[in-house]
Amino acid sequence: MDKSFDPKEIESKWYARWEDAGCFKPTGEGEPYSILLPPPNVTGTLHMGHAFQQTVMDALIRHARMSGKNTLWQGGTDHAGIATQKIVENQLAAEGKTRHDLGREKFVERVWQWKEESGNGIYKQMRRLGASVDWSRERFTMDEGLSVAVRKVFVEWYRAGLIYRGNRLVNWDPVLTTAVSDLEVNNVERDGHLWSIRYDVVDPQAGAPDHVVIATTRPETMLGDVAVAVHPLDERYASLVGKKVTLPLANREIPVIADDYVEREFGTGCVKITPAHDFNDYAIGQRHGLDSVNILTLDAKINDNAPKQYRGMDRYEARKRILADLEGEGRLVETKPHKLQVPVSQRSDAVIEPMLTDQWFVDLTSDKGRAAITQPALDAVRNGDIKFVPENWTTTYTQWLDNIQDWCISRQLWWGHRIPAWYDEAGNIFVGEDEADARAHAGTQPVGALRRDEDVLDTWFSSALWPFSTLGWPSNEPVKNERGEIVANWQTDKVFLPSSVLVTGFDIIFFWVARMVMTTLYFTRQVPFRQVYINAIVRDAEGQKMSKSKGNTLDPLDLIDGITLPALVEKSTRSLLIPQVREKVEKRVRRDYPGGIAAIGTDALRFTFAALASYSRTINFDLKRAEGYKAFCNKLWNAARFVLMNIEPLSSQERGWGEGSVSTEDHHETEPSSGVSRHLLPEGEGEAKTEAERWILTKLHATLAEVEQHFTTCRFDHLAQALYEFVWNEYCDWFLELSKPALNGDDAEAAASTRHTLLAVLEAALRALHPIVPFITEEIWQQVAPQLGLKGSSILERAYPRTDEFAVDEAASAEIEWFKAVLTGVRKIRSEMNIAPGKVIPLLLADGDAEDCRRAGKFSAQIEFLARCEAPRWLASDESEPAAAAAVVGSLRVLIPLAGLIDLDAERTRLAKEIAHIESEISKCEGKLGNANFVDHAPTAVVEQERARLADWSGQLDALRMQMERLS
RNA sequence: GGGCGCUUAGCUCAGCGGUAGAGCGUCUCCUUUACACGGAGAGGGUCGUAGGUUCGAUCCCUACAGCGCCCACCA
Repeated sequence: MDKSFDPKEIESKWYARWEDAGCFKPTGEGEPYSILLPPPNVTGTLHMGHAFQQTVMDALIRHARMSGKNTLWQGGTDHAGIATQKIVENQLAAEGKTRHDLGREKFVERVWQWKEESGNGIYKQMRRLGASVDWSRERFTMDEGLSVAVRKVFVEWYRAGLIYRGNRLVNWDPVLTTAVSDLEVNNVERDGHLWSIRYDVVDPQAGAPDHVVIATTRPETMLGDVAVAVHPLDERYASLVGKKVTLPLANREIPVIADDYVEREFGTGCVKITPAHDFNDYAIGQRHGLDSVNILTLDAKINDNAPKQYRGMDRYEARKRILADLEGEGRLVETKPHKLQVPVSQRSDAVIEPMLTDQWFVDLTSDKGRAAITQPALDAVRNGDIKFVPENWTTTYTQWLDNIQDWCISRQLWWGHRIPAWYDEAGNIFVGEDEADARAHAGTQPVGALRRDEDVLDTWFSSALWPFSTLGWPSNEPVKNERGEIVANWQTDKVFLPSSVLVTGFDIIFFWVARMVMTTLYFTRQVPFRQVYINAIVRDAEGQKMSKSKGNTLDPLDLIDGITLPALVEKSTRSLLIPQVREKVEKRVRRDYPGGIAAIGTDALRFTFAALASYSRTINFDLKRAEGYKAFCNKLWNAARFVLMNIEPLSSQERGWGEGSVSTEDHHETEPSSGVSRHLLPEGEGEAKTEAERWILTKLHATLAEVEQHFTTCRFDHLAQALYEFVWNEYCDWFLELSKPALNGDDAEAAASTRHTLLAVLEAALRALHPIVPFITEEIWQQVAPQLGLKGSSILERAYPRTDEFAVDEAASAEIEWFKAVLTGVRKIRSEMNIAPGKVIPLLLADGDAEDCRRAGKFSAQIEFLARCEAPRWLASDESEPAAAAAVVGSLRVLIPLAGLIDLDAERTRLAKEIAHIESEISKCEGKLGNANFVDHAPTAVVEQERARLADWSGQLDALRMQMERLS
């Protein structure tokens, strides 16, 4: 093995071997365990959020797989309607064309072509991450099988009366010229104005007002006004209700109505009502039986319902003109600045225009829709069939469903699942899986020819079916891909429903999670998943959201492979068009990464994600931290190197992949002592184990218990930390060091036993770590396994380590803890007294009890080796004690004679400090124990513990004081 | 307006009714034969503020302050 580990070299070889050997496919045996990959957009590239999320999923999947479960990680991509269509439209724009120049069929063809060429780039990146997806079952939300599922769901819901078509006010994106759902609209606060406009009353009566002043932030919509509303109890305007006012500019007469939606205190208490262009006004219009006057075209220009002079003008241009005209007529009473919420399309950044259009909806709000779809989705979470982790997301989910609106599922796009509906010439609707089916199920004969609906479905409609459509539903036959390979078979694959855990971001709880629950419950009567783990959002080291325009994004692959500063600068600024932004970003990149980014490798990146994955809502990705975990990988590597260096090479070992047949001999067996060959050891070696071996096995047992727990609660931070501490602070810091005297000592049996334990514990640690750091563990395992006589060809075939493989020995642990205390005491003195680490010092033992005596004898060689001292010697009873520095362990004093080594004053100061510390601890203890309330009320165990502590401290204090006296 | 988080060591974060922890950074010593991507040690916190519950509060409760996110129809 090389002196330090090189991620690049080891990562390049393993993934393809695992994949080629079919390691990621379900075994068909054991309890099913499955995870759905949230299908990335075909347009997507891997970002830090993906990398984090996929690390979590891969860790869970690998753990389940090694635990003997029948494991499926279902992968695939989403057609991402708008996003993908836009990319291809942009390409066309570069050629000076629009999609209309091509026509629908040619355009869609071109999108498919683009999808084929660049669609699966993210898969390559996922492979670099080590994501063990079963690629042979890869699906696409628009592949043939999934299209069948989409049509079936649409048709069934339509026939059940749960999907309807209606002319409704919807959120309209005038740039993309399509409807979008509520969720695809962001409300952004912007500076605007509140304009007050005077409307004159028709035939005013004496003593009553002759005009009203309305306030608006959107004066251009007044051309579509159909009423003015006041509050029913507003005395100022009571006499006007039922009268008419003249709508300026349009010169239409419109009524004054009363509606308690109006806030009397806001503005003048008069509101213009424009049902065709405002959601509230639409509702008022419905209540009062008002007509709607639509004054906008689909690309947000003034239409022919408006006075001539405004027709064809863009909405903002019209606003200016209207304000000017009002001003000219003296009707603009006031203009004042006003902050308002502007609805903005997530996809195009265009300001959304409420627009009256014909659209398709899923009924989620009528009694029927609630009962059939919404309520079951709520109940599944409320009754615990689906659990959110962390739990508090439950509230978010249920509150949204409690206030849900019908889901607008039609989009005026070309790329997507075309709605399976047809119209005859009389406008009758025919819905079916195809035209024939639609006709067959219709109650009436179509009038004239049928014409298919032009619209496509919301992209989330097909992803809502992901949990079961990917498994082959609704076909009873195996589903094949275009190469004729079977990708799913509902009859056999339904065991993977419900999936075990869904790992996803909170931002798509509504878009995706809730809708999967709805569809899956409705069509399969099962929940789609048992658990929803909401992963944190990845931010930069300072907690800032990562964004290209800030220049603080990180490409996971750049962390893995490293990147030079010039390349990073070029990459970060490539897509930025505004010079000022470019400059700012470049500056930042140069500041944050003056030397570029050093390669840390996939394993270190994954370990970092795991270590950061607490239940916190955001995680701040700090490169420094990742470098720390790279060091951990190197530590592990070198520990393995040490172990292998100390094993005598074995003859005729089968090594590596491909040399032997794949053996499953050791796969998931439950035999004790890790199924490890004992050919290195004599029979009955169990009794021959040294104290240190029994101690490290006890530690391993405890660590594995903890790890298992953290897997079930998704606490990857704790999991990573437990393993980190075990490997570094227990195995490397102590066990390897303790093993050195044993390996080099005279006791051949102890040496052999130690070698075996070094290997066995390392091998188990590799297995335990593998779900998080798959590459390095496989690489090392390949070298370690043969030494243990293990036959499998990959660590993937080994069972995840279980606690019961490793015996607990509390007595041995106590022995080693004693040893560690002695050693730590000596080291502390050495360090604080500035005794050169290499200097061999004499060591005397004094006082202590029989246990100390026994232990000192037993650990003599280890103490000598690790403390770099002469063989420890007990102070004879008649021997006069030399002036010495002392470490106190219980009642034992470990003495380092001063002669030539230690400054007497310094030692006194050191002792005084320790004494002061212990005295303060003692006074705390005494304070508690002297408090009758504490002794009476606190649990006995707590009181006892406090007493024990007091005794312990007191003993040490005595020893320290005695030592102090001797030095005086 | 409703909801949900967060506030602990210089930084990033765990923790949790009963001795305040980690990583990184800082300081000291050390190229000791697995590892300087290392070893040995040190320093550093009245756990946002104010009350309350309790024998005991960083942890539970209540208010307050600051920060953040998500939903929502005040023109």
